[in-house]
Amino acid sequence: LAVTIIDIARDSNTSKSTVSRYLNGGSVKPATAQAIEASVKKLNYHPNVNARRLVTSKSHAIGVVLEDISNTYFSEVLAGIQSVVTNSGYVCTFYSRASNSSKESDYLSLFNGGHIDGLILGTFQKRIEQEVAKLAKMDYPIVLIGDNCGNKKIDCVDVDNEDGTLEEVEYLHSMGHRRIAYLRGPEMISGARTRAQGFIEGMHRHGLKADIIVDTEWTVEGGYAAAMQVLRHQDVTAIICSNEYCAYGAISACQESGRTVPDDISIVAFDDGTLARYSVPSITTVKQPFKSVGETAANHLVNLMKSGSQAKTRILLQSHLVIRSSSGAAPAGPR
Amino acid sequence: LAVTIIDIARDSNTSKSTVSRYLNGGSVKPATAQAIEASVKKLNYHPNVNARRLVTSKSHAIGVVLEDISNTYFSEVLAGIQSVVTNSGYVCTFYSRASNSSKESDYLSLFNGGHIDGLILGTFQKRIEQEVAKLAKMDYPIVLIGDNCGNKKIDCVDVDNEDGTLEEVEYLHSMGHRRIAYLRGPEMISGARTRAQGFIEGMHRHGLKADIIVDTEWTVEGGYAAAMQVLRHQDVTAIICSNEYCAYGAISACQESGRTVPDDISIVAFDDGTLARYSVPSITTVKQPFKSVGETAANHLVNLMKSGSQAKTRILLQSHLVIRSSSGAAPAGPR
DNA sequence: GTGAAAGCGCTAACAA
DNA sequence: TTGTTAGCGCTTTCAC
Repeated sequence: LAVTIIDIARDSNTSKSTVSRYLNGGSVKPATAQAIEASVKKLNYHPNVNARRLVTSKSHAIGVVLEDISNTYFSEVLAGIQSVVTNSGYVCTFYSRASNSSKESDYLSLFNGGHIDGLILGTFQKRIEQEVAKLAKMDYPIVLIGDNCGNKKIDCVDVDNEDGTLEEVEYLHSMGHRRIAYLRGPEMISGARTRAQGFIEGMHRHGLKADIIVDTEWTVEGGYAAAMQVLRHQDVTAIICSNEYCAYGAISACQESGRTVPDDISIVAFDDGTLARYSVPSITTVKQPFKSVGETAANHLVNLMKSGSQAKTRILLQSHLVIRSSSGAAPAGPR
Repeated sequence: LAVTIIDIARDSNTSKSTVSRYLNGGSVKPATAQAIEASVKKLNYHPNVNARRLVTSKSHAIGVVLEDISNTYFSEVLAGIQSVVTNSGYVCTFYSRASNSSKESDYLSLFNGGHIDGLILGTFQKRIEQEVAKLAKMDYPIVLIGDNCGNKKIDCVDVDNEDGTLEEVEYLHSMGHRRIAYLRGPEMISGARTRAQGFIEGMHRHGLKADIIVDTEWTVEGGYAAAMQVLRHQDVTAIICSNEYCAYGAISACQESGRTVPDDISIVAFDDGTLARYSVPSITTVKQPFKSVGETAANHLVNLMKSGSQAKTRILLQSHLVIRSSSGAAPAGPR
């Protein structure tokens, strides 16, 4: 039924292998090339990828496993991966982790049956050292997004959470803020700890005490409750929220306790800004380069698949402070 | 290097074909079964998908082509597709249309090389009749998401945009609103027209004039400008925005022209509500069932691939009005 | 219930 | 430069 390389060979008066060679960019006589080209068009020939995959033992497919695909962050990451991978002649097979409570190492088996040539594992959850070790062990082409537990034997791409928060502190300091509180995110999210470190580091650089740190879930309600606690400190003029959602809660808390944002209290958050841009007030955020994370991971993976094992790196991508209307100069005068 | 079916046969003292039969659920003697099972475990055998694909001419992969993957809507759709497809033993290969300005019919060629067994084409843009006809012509397993240009020869899943808007009108009417304006979306988006029809239909049902309809882009700026025009009608008490972003603009416009939302003007929008929930005020929206769209499309495709050609259907999924704080009762008394 | 043999469509030696 | 040949790992008749 399907037209094969043999049909082309017959139609163009050559052999299977010549056709194959031509199709794969080998050198053939111009005349033969034209004849083959003509037959391909005429018979509407399309190479069978699966035969090709079988004989070359390369699937030209990469697997992508992301925590939760309906999340905006991940969809941007996926978009980044997709564009790079396509340009390198790979297809992108998607495996969701949402349903089953599978471990990331379960996906290693995809390398066996010829399913994939490379794998991108993406989560912003904290990883387990053992799991990461398992992933690193076989030395397959794998790139991690997010946490790598400090494992030097596996490639990893992440957002520079510490530096992003550092930038927030710098900004607020430059605006005259001295008493800055921090809403720290859940321990299970790998970035939450790093962000908090950035806060502490930033405060110390300016000789300020990083003593108002309240833990919170990354939810509106959590942010509200945490901010309420923070606001008991009458001298606080700025709150750094480790996440966008809890920033909404923090704003509500400010409003309810009679503080104006940004006149009395400046609020800054950390995230992608899809929401932050449109809220009232719009929220100053550190925008994470999610698409770039995907692109970088994919580029790295493609190199890995081409050149085999390489020195492993951990790439930290710069995020960017976007100043909006939830933050401003510290209120003047003695408090 | 890789362990094959032959290794298993040798190790379990049977033949290639018996192993294959067992692996595919054929009947073998219990003893043989156990022996094979043991060898599989022992040698860590994984069937080679590509050999299997070659010989069965089935890839067990479906292609997914979505307009813009970084868009929240599509990522939910993809999540829906993914979950269904995985449970049916397929993998989901993703092809983005973002980069190249390719036509949807270009992806038909994926059916030739054994790349995919089925295809989901998703866009909320208006489609071209000719293109849809091309897609329908070959009778491949294809499911469209969005517009189908009224073509009865291809399966299609869409959100019931008309009914959703109808529901908005019903709601506003029940809250006492009589002069309701409509911000109509861009002509190129297939849902925009259908939503507008819902508005007109809804107004007519109550004997109301659907005479304040302003066209707008689905942007904050567009919504602002359009709402400003609408607000020249002093008696308008509610604005239906065909999209979430332009609702933000409309709210700004209201505030700037001294109207309070929702006391003076009720605002309702159409979309997924990720943003709407967190804005101040939170926005009443018709929430589209994007995940469900994906699931439905995938289920349909799986059936199509199993049973071959079937009667074609167009499935319209119900959306749902979520009442939030941007809307309320019409202002009392004469205006 | 089982095994031998043929072949899916292709690539990759190798010899010509 | 080209054609012959031998597989890649698997499924699937078809005899036994």
